[in-house]
Amino acid sequence: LNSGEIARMAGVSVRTLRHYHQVGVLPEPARRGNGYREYTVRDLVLLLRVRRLAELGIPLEEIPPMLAPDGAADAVLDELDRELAEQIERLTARRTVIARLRAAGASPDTPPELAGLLGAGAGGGPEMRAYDRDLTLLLHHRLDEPGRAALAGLMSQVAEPDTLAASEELTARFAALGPDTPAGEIDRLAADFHHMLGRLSLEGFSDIDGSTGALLTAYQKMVFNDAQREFFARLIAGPEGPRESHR
Amino acid sequence: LNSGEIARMAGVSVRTLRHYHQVGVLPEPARRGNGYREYTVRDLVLLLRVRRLAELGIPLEEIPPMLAPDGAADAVLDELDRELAEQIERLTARRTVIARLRAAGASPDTPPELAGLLGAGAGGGPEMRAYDRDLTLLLHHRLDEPGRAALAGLMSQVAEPDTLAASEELTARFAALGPDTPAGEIDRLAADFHHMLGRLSLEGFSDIDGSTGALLTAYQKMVFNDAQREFFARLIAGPEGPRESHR
DNA sequence: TTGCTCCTCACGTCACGTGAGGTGGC
DNA sequence: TTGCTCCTCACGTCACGTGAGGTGGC
Repeated sequence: LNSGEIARMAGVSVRTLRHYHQVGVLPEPARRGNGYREYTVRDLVLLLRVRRLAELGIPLEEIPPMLAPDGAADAVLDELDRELAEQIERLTARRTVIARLRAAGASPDTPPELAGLLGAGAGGGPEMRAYDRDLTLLLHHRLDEPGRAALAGLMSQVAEPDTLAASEELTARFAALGPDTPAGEIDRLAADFHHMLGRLSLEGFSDIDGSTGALLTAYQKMVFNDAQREFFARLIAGPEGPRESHR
Repeated sequence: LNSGEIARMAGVSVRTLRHYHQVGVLPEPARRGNGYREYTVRDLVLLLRVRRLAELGIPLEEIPPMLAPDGAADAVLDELDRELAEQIERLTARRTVIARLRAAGASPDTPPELAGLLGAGAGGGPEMRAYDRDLTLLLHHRLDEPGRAALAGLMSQVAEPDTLAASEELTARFAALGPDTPAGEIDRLAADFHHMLGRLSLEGFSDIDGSTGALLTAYQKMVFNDAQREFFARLIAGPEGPRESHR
């Protein structure tokens, strides 16, 4: 049997044969005068046995011991079955995430717990603004489980129809802040924003730690303009804070 | 943010960061005076988004287009979901095969259709002889579906209690054939074997083609001794064949 | 002379892990 | 001076696929 013949019979490529020789799962056969390899039926049988194990997903180097008469095949199969079960679980979990994201129409990098809240058409208008998405992602990543639940709760509150309109209006006004913002608008926006926050339940959000806060602040410093940062300052100072006009 | 800091925050290794720079999913940040990379919160956000997609199983080079504002994320997710479903099917099929092999106690290189027939304790005694296993494997591999069904049918006939005892006795006598075999034993064994074959239904086995027959013959030439090959000759010649003693 | 098969290197794949060897920072 | 972090190569992983370049066989 030539290389090509045995390969065709076993349904593998000639390169696969060579690889099996290299790693030692199949012995090098004798050569003919012209250097051609000459395989026997025994090689074919061995190749078929090797292939069957390889197709089960057994690593090549574990195959020779398994084919030996005293091979501890059971232990390997046990282990393999556990790994397969694990892999299937992981893949199934991925499909679940994908299904949730698609159902919500959310972008695929959305945390699945927030899909449906960050999705197109949910809170934030037809397309969420990039900084809102980023800040939410960042916050979500830093929170622990109860904190994430609180975040999801907050977002679903904002997504409610009556709150949604108000939120979108405030968001649009915030986005419009800039060098040309009329005097007084920052104060009014801060007051209106404060008013809306008062109508929301903010349970579970007192525990944002210092480093997380620093991250959020650093982000805001990078992406917001002077007026927008001024707005945050007013918001934090509270409705009783100083009222001097921006710029 | 230093390399180590951003890596720790995102739950990846520093090497992963470097790799992401190399393949371009994460831009190289600015350097400090000492050559250290200085990451920003924006890099962290991007890294978190990349990680989320990578964990879904999306290849790194497909990630940047997906994160772009106009990214055709849906098509990629569709494709990915199909691949995941396919993979899960394949893995599940493997587990099914493993379960069948284990239930039968068969060696892991057994064709699953024959598990339970080639298993320990089934036809062939506590441990099937290597050449019987090899010949069965070879034949099974060369047969088409109906042929395989016929083979399985034949093996289950042999595995029936009444036939099993007779089969094991004949098999043992065959294995014992050799230079020291007493005169007449080959003839008697061929006759007894022929008798047993007559009691079995051999439907579907007329269609063994020439090349398959050649393979089986070649195998037999390699592993059987003179007396055993003589036995096959007598068997094929039929009960009316010439009766000259071996050697 | 023309296809076909065979041969031997040897690089590429994918997402990093793992040293190797050397230099700032506290 | 001692750890710790950072840096840049560069090889290894797993099971082969895919040329590159050359030689027998009909």
